[in-house]
Amino acid sequence: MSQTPAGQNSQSLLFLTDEQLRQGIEAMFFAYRGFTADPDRILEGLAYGRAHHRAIHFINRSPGTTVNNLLGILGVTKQSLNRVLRALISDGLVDSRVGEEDKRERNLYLTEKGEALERELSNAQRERMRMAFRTAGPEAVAGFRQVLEAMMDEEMRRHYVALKDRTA
Amino acid sequence: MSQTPAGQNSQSLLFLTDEQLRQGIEAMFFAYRGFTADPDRILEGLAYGRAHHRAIHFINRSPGTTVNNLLGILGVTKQSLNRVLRALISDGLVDSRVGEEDKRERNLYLTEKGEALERELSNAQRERMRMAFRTAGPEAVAGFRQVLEAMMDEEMRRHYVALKDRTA
DNA sequence: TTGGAGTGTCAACAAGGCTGACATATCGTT
DNA sequence: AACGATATGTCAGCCTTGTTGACACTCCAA
Repeated sequence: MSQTPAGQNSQSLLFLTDEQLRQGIEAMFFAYRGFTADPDRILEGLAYGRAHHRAIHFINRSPGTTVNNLLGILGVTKQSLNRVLRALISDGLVDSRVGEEDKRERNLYLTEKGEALERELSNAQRERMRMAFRTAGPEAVAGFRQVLEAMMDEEMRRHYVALKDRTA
Repeated sequence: MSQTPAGQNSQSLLFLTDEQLRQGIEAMFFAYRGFTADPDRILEGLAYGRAHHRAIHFINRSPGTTVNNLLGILGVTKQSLNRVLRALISDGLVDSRVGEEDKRERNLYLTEKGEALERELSNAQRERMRMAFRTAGPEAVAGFRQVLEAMMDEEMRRHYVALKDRTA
């Protein structure tokens, strides 16, 4: 039922066969492991994990962001995020300031110490991405991004585009 | 230090700027969420999780594979995998047969029931992949795969290529 | 026959998701 | 001024899935 039917368009649709799709699925699985491997290595030893990395990344990306915004981006519960933020704040990596306009909100910033860890993590992760991009070349990179963007849930795509456009 | 230096080649290397790399990192993060969303929805309710899905996927992909081979592909400890396999075997989704040549090994197969769940899961995941591929087009798909393959760790790339070539 | 490989299993633990419940402060509207 | 909604924090408890360490069993090969 999901095999590409033979017919006049089959030639141009060969990239949509089940086998091609399965290879895409496996590529995502194996590549994601590489994607997280370097930061994971840095974080083991420290008392932090992937969840802390994600929080640090997006706070760095949007300094002053609120807890609620971060919840939307990360797609976890506030209890889960709070556990991570509590550790980062008490360890002096993140600064939480009462909002100026709306005092219910907390604006989150990386401290210098937080920025140092962020740089260490993102340097490692960027290095792998740079190698992959360089190996594959600019046209492949454009395709890579198009496919990934099309794979996102609508809400995630909104977050992605919003972050992208801020610095475009 | 990791900014692309200005110079004669800067034009052709613009896709390697830190900003481009960061967008690639965020694309991977957001897209992976979409990638796993549909199977996760199916699995919640059942007593299974992503770990079970991965085991089912690769057993289906390589019927008769051994536990050790699966460990290499999945990159987890045997205790972790064993917990998953035990559940799948006792629920009648996976059949574990003593190896013919080497009786220490166990050859793993999906039962009909296991194949039914595999189809349900992979249909959902393929559907998203198909939409993404169709939206982005064949050239983008080629680039997508090139970048992902370049992003893998060497050992993962070996597994990926081995699976790919079996059906090429 | 002995060492090592492949496998299964027990116990204990940790990270990081989740739900539910409740407290506090603040904002906005009536 | 009062009240409901919003933003956040926190406690308690649960689940999945990863980890280590230890031990037993089977079997292959030297």
